[in-house]
Amino acid sequence: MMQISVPLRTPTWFSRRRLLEEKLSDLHKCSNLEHVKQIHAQILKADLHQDLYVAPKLIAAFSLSRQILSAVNVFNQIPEPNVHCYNALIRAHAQNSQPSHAFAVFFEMQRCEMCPDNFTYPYLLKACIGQSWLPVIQMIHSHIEKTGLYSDIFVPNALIDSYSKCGPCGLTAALNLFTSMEEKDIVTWNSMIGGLTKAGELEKAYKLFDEMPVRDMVSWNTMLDGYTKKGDMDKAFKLFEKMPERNIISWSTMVWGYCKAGDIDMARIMFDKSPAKNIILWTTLISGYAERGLVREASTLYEQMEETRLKPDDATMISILAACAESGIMCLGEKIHASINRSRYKCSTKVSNALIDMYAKCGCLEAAFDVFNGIGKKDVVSWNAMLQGLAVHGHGKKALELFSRMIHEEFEPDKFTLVGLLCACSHAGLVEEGRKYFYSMEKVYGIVPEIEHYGCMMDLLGRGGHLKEAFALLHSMPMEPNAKILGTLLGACRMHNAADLARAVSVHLLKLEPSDVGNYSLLSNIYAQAGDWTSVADVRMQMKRHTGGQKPSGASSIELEQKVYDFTVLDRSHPRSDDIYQMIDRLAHDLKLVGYAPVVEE
DNA sequence: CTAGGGTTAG
Repeated sequence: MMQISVPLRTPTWFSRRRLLEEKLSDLHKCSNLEHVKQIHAQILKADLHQDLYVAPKLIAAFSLSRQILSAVNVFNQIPEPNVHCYNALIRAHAQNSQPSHAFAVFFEMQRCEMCPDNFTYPYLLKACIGQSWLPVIQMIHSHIEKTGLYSDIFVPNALIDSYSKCGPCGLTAALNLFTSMEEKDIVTWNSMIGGLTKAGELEKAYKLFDEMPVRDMVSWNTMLDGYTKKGDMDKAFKLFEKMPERNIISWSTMVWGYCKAGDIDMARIMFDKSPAKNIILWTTLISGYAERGLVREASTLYEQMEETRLKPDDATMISILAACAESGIMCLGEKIHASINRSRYKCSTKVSNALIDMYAKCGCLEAAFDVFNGIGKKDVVSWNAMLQGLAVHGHGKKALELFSRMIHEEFEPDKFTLVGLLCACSHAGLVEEGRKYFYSMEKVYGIVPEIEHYGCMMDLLGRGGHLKEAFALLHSMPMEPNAKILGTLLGACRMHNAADLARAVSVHLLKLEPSDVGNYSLLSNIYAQAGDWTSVADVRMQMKRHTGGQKPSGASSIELEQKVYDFTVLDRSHPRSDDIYQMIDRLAHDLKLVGYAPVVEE
């Protein structure tokens, strides 16, 4: 007789399990950590943690409540995990944005000759999303073709989803697969439309949307999101009006779209009209107000949100803090910091990082440092945010010290670290150090210089007056220079009165960024300094032609009595604009009297 | 399969 080894299932085992049955049925959907911990304790007591029905659910529950280590622990204690256990762990890593761990589990599975099923591949594909791992997706695709798991529509649908979010080549592959599929369900259509809208292919997306046999909420919301992400709020609104029904996602999408399009009043109307409000909807509008520097509105709304029973999560804090950092409204940032401290939940590293960035961008480096020093578990972003904060405020030496500390504490620098470091050198005039870091970064830290690093070098060399070297570097770059690089160089030309070099740069720059007022203004100042008034007049004309009606870019702002005031080049929109310019002229006059020589007179 | 999310050079 053949010997089969199965776990001993005695009557006691069944009764123990039945006792927990009810609690176990939805365990894998539970994200409440306290609840999960409680059930975990009961499972341990009943000695069911190695059971092949219970363990995968437990892994899923730990993953949902963001306890990935506990999930891994559960898995490691299973003597002979089956495919469900492996799938649960792969899914857990995918959900916790650890794609490489997900694949490590998959390879372990192959090593044990465990056969993947129609759940394994979709979970793996999920892990690929956002990673630009086209070859990996192709590898999975060929695995699937070999195993014949195509028949389950779940599998090709997952392929379409991950392919279509993986660049132009991926999108083509997704479209090919989509066309070749004989049977499609609504998820197939929705995934394809989602991929097209994410790639900005709105016309193609709408064509499919129009063709599809049945549409559900997801189809409508996907199209809506596509238009709002493109900034086409007219089309979005028309679609929104045509929707047979709307849910909270539809309303949030509209609020977000109007916020980004700068139509904060419409955003507010949508918010007020939305029949239900969740934390995402609140977060979106508060961030929208904060981004535009509307301190009072943002603060009031934040207080109102605190009065609801809705619990702000990490995304809420991060989103609003980032908006505060962008517009420089520290008072709201501080308010959020205070309510984080008041709540008994400990601040996650991501939120702390957002706090550091907010304080640093608002110019309060002490507060940024306090948060930085108080973080329990720093990550590379914490260091980068602090480093960048020190760098942009001219504390070059302190930034370099912080970098040494970072290396000493065995953190691995990434490309952002190097940007911060080079930026620190440039702002502190440490040309030699900057050169050293730039030319050794690949060898020492394994980071290949990208366009941002070249940008830092343009600034470093340009400021230091090494214009020739900067131009040589520009021509030796392995990538096409962008507007930011050329703008940096133009700024350096201005600093060192290099009108001829400026002329050469501007040809390309004005082609890349024809509607940016700052570039024209910079260029006209350079020509004015050189006394080339013909060129000045020419630049002015070009500017009028290309920027008419466009919003000027680049602004500074100050916060005064709950309102943020923006200052932009050549802006005359303020009602007391004449007074303001008169005051500037008077200040310039007074400065000249005490010996300050402005670079440019007009 | 659909909504908010931390660090990037002028």
